[in-house]
Amino acid sequence: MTKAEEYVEQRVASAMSAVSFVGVVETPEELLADRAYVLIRDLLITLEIAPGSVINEEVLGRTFGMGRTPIREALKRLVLEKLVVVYPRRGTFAADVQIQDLALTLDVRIPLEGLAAVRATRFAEVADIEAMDSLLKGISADEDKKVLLDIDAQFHRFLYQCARNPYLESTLSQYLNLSMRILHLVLDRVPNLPIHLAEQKEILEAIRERDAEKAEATAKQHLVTFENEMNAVLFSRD
Amino acid sequence: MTKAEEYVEQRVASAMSAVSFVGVVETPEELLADRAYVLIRDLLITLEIAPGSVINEEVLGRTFGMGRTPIREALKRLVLEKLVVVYPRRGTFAADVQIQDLALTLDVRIPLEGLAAVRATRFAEVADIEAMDSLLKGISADEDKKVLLDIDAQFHRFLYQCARNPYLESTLSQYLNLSMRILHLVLDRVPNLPIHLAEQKEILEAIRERDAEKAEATAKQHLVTFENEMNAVLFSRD
DNA sequence: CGAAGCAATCTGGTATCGATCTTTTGTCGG
DNA sequence: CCGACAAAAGATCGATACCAGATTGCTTCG
Repeated sequence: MTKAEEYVEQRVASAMSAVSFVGVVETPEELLADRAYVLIRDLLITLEIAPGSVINEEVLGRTFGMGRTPIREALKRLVLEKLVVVYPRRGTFAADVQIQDLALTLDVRIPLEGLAAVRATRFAEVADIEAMDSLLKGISADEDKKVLLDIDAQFHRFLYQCARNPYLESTLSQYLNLSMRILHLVLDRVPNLPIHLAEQKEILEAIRERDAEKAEATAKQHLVTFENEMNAVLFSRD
Repeated sequence: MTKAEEYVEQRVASAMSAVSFVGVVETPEELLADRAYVLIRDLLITLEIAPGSVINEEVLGRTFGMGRTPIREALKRLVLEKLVVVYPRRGTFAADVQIQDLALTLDVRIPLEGLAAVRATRFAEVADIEAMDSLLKGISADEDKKVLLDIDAQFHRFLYQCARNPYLESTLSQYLNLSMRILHLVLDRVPNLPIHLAEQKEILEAIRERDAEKAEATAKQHLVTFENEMNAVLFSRD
C-alpha cells in the first residue's frame, strides 16, 4: 500500500465512524452506491480527501466494505458534479480547486438563489419558516466554525426546498457543494461567519413578510458578501 | 421477448443506423459508456423511446453490441438529468413528461440563459459569431421541422459555449435536453418555428453589438415565447 | 373467487479478465 | 561513467460474466 492509499484509508475510516451512527449496521436497506456517494462527497467537501489527491476505487471499496461497483457509480456521479476527475485507464483524482471557479460558480448561483428566494416567498409554509427561525435564533454567533458552517448549509437547503422546484433544488444543491468545498479550503482564515447569520435572518424575514423583491435582493447580496470575503482571503495570501 | 422489448429494440436499431456514420466502426477509442449515453439520450429526447416505457438494460446492451455495464452507467447519468427513472430491483423507465415540468425547468432556464447571453457579449469571439450568423442566414424558414429544431439546439449550445463558463454550460445543456424532449412531444402540433429563427438572429445581433442588456432581454424573451407556444399547444388539447 | 406460493424477471453487487497508461529497469551507445 | 531509448512490469480503470436479492405476476389449490 502506498502512502497516498494509507492517507486516504485513514481519513475515510474516521469519516466512517463519524457517520456510523446514522445508518443501522445490520440493515443494508439503502443502496450501497448512494451510501458511497454521500460518504465520498462529504470527504471531498470537508477536504479530508485533499484536492488533487489520488482516489483509488479498490482502496475506497475495501475501506467501506463494499466492492468497486458502488464506488464507481458514486465517483461517476461526483464527476458530473465536478468534484472528481477521471482520466480513463490512468486514475481518478479529487478535482482541483481553482480560485477562478469561485467566481464562475457564483455567477450561476446568484441568479438561481434569487429565484429560489422569490419562489420561497410564494411557497414556503409558515411552519417551515418558524422552524428555521427558531434554529437560527438558537445559534449564538460565537459557536464553533464548523457548526456555523453547517447551519449555513442547512439554511440554503431549506431555501431550495421552499422554492418547490425539484430541478432548481437539485441544481442549486450541486453548486452549494462546490461552494462549501471552497469554504472549507479557507475555513481557518475566514474571519466572520456571524455576519452570514444576520443576513440569513434578514432573508427569512423577507420570506415571512412575503416580500419577493426584498427576498431576492438580500439572497443575492448574501452571496455577494460571501464572494467578497472569499476573495479577500484568497487574494490576500497570493 | 416482450412486445415492449421488441418495440425498443426496433427503435434503437433505427437510431443506431442513423448515427453509425458518425463513429468509426473499427475504432472503439471512445468510451462505450459515453457512446451509450449519447445514444440513449437522443432516443429519449426524440421520444423514440416513449415516456413511461420500460427500459431493459440487457436489451439495450444487446442492441448496441455491448454489455450491461456501459448501459448502466449511461442510465445512471440520465437519472440525474431526470430523463430516466429507476425503481431499485424493479425496473427502469423513461421518465414521464409532466406538463408542469415545462414551467419548472423554464423558471431555471430563463435567468440562466440571460446570464449566458450577457457573458457571451463579453467573451464571444468574432469568428464564432460570424460562423453562427452564416449558419442562421443559410437556413430558410420553410425547412423541415427537424432541421429547424436542430438549428435551434445548435444555437443554444453555441450561446452556452460563448459564455465561457463550464459550470453554466453543463447545467444549461441538461435543461436544454429536457426542453427539447418536451418540444418533440408536441412537434407535430407546434405551429411556427420560423419565429424562433428570427429571435435567434436578434440575440446574435445583440451579441455582435456587445449590447449586454439587449442580449439578456431578447434571450429571456426567446424562452418566454417558447413557453407561451408550448402552453398554447399543451392546454388547447387538454 | 381469493389467497398462498412459485416462477420469471430485473436490477444491485462481486469477481475477473482485458486494455491502456505509467514507471521502472535494463541495455546500448557515446 | 552517464544519458537516452526500449522493453517489460506494475497499476488502474473499462468492460464482461455471473450471482444474489427483491419484486411482480401468474398459477394453483382450497
